[in-house]
Amino acid sequence: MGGSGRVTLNDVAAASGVSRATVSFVLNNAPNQTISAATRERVQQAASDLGYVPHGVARALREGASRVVVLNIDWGLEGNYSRSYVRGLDDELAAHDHVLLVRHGHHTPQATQQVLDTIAPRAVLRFGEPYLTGHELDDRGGGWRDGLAAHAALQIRHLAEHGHTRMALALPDSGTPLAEARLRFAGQTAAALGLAPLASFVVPRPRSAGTSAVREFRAAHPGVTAIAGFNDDVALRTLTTLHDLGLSVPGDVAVIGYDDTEYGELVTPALTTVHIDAEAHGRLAARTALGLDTGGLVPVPARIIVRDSV
Amino acid sequence: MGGSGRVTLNDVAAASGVSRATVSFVLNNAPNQTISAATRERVQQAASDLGYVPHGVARALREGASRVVVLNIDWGLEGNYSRSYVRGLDDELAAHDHVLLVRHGHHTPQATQQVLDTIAPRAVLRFGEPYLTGHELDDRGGGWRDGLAAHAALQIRHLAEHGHTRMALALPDSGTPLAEARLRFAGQTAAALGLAPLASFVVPRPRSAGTSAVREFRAAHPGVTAIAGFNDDVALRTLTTLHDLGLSVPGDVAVIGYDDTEYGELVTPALTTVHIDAEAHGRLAARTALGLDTGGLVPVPARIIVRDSV
DNA sequence: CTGAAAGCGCTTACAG
DNA sequence: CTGAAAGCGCTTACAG
Repeated sequence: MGGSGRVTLNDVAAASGVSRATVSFVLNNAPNQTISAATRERVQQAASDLGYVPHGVARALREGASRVVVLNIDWGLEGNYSRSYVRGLDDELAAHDHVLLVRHGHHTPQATQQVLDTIAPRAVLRFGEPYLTGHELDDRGGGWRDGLAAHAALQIRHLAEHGHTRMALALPDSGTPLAEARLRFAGQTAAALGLAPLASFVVPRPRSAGTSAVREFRAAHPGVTAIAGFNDDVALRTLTTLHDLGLSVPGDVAVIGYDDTEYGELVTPALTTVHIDAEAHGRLAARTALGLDTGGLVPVPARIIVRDSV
Repeated sequence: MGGSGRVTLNDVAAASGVSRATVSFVLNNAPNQTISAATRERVQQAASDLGYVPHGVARALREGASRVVVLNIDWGLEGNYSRSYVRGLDDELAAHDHVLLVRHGHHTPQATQQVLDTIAPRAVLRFGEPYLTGHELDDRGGGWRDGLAAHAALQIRHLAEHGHTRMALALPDSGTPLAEARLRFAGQTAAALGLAPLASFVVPRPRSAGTSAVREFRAAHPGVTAIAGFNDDVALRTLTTLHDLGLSVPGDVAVIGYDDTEYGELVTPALTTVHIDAEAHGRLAARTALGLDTGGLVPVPARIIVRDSV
């Protein structure tokens, strides 16, 4: 062993009496190589005896990419979607001997380039991108089976099943590209169900501004009896403003959330919401990034968490 | 330039008519090297003309570590502490030409070893560790100036200033090593202020279990008039249980949160809480990881966000 | 069936 | 003041 700490291929080669190349072939199960069983055995034994583990940086230099996948995510890991997605991504990557590393915050293209230049990751993923387009799961058209469209529809349908015919989508004030898609899918669902055209409004911060916005919206759309939140945060803020306006939920107006955060259970009335298990989405993203087969991945369908706000 | 995309040191050397070594010296401002101003100029011009950017993987192989710092963090980025900490860490690292990458979830030592072997990061940090010990900022003894102890004390003091003399600390059910420290610091503060010994209890999930726990605690400690939450989540859950028990806040009992999440504003009564700006802690962690001077970092003191629950 | 050699892109003693 | 050379640890054509 080379004096310092690290056990290298050289050490394994020396210990097993073969060349570095042979060790590499054995350890990587190189195809088209016919190495005697005895030699393989000897090499593997030596490697494990010495506790050899390949140096990823050297390998990355040679192969052109490290066994790392980087995930860019704007900020927190609020709802169940992002948490389960990250979990699935992480697990699947680990199963294929790769490591997931995430970057938080808004990043410039230069910053992303810096990451590329610094560690040459196998891939850099942008959170939510496939979900938005719905192209994943071989389910074109916005993911009407297991994607955004399906989940948007589930939310609207739950309201319809409770007798509501006039609804609105409550949006966050930070404009997100997802808002437009959600509005479209929810609107299509309402149309398909023969409901009134879907309205929408923004719930700004802070609390007082949200209250004004909701008051104005109610005045302009007195017929609306149910509000679908773009996410649980908006739904929770809507619940708050309704409370401040002296309205009762679900008596005066029903509210449903989206993407199940842990705070939904804590308010009164507790928030009914859409629970999305995105672990399969995460695994799929992992396999796609690695250029692997994506078949046989069965996503768990989204479901409604029934509480008291609808 | 080498045919494919990447511009290497070789290309810059060729373009400026010097050796690779010279280019490296110029670009890294190598000390003890006296290279003519004209040559430096020529090299720098060529580098920028070609858009040369050093290949981090090669550099990492050579230097033994990549310009990456990995942060392990159990799960989300809930409160203001973790968000501001990550922001400060990220910014400071970027200022020193390093990249922050985070890993979420619980990780085994082997998994961490894999990260080390894969990208040879300059350092791997465990979120919250310095905060817990309070060793940062040269402020021993649990961080009574800008650390955990100071923040624990601030919370208790706020309650005391509102006339409360019997208090309890509400804890999460997931045991955290921080709980013990918080309890100790808060208890010491109560003692120093001449208050009754600090009680404590756990607020389990789900909502109904929390309610039972709080009911029992109230029965056992009828004199307690104020509850300090271990974090905003616990405080919010306490608020909920109090509501379910038909108690009014702050009339019957006051509640104060810790580490300002965005949901505190949304409940009724809105949650008074401790706001911790940990950007300086993040910057400090960055400088420490890089072996840099840590002087001159002035943390913003924590402060109380006064709302309606105390 | 196995080994010697080249090369991924960089930095840094070591010579001149 | 500047260049030739070695080497970080690995993989993979290419010879035997």
